[in-house]
Amino acid sequence: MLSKKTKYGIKALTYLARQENKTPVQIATISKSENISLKFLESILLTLRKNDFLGSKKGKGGGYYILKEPKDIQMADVMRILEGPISMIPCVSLNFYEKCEDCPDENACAVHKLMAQVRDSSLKIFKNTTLADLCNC
Amino acid sequence: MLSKKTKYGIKALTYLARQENKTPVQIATISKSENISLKFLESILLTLRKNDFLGSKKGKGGGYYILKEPKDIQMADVMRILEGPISMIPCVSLNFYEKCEDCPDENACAVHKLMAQVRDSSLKIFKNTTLADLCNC
DNA sequence: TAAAACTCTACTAATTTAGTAGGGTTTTTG
DNA sequence: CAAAAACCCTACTAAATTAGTAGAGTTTTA
Repeated sequence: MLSKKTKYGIKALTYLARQENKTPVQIATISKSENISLKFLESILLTLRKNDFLGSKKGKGGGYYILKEPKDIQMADVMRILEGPISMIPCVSLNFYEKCEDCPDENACAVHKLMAQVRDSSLKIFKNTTLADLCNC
Repeated sequence: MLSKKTKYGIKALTYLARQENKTPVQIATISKSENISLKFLESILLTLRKNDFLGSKKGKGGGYYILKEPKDIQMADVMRILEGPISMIPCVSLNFYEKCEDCPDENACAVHKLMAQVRDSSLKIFKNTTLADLCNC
């Protein structure tokens, strides 16, 4: 299941990507427009800023803005920051690998085999889809 | 994240699919072989039996056995019974659809667009992969 | 200099997961 | 026919996660 955190994060990113010449947008504006709890959105934007997706400007007229070009922002990176692993099970994760305690032989495991395929196909989509693809800009 | 329920369910199915001429296997045997809590496995097998993947035989020499041919068991059906929706978000689910309360226009939603693609590719794999593919039999 | 806006920490209610516990009922074999 | 083997079912629970809420700062700029 996709968390609301990720869902809201992607919505906020597309909102900001649609802004002309990177004008800063206040949290409250995005919060109202996208029906997201202000404080929750605040923490999500903070995460995105810390991971260099967004910049922020303080003081009057401040807000958040996109740092990179939308076409250079892969959804795979966004997903990994907000949602965590792309795979459904840690033993097939490329970035968040963990061994299953119950499974003696990974290569013989049916679940591993299946989930590796699913990860490959999902990852392909997340890598090939950029923010520009999602916001039509 | 894949639940342990689904993970264990798939493991049990492959175990049973590997049995010669559908000999019933006791829960305790699978539980030990696959390192699964006996009582938890019991409830999973019960679910699979109620959904016509497995049959059971009571009394001495009884146990669970596969009902259909492994090549006729699509992983998509197994996933939907054990895990629930294949999509990451209810608004793109084919079998468990729910509207997002916060989203005024589904077709304009960036998250919807992205997650529909992911569902398509995952579903394709789950439909094209059968139990026979996973257990090499 | 004060309002606007970001930054950070801590807490919490609800939900889900992964079981555990225990008591049945049914079937089959000796 | 009896008793052991095996399935069937209900209810409870600890731990983790999610989706926030609350509130108190700090920084910036008009």
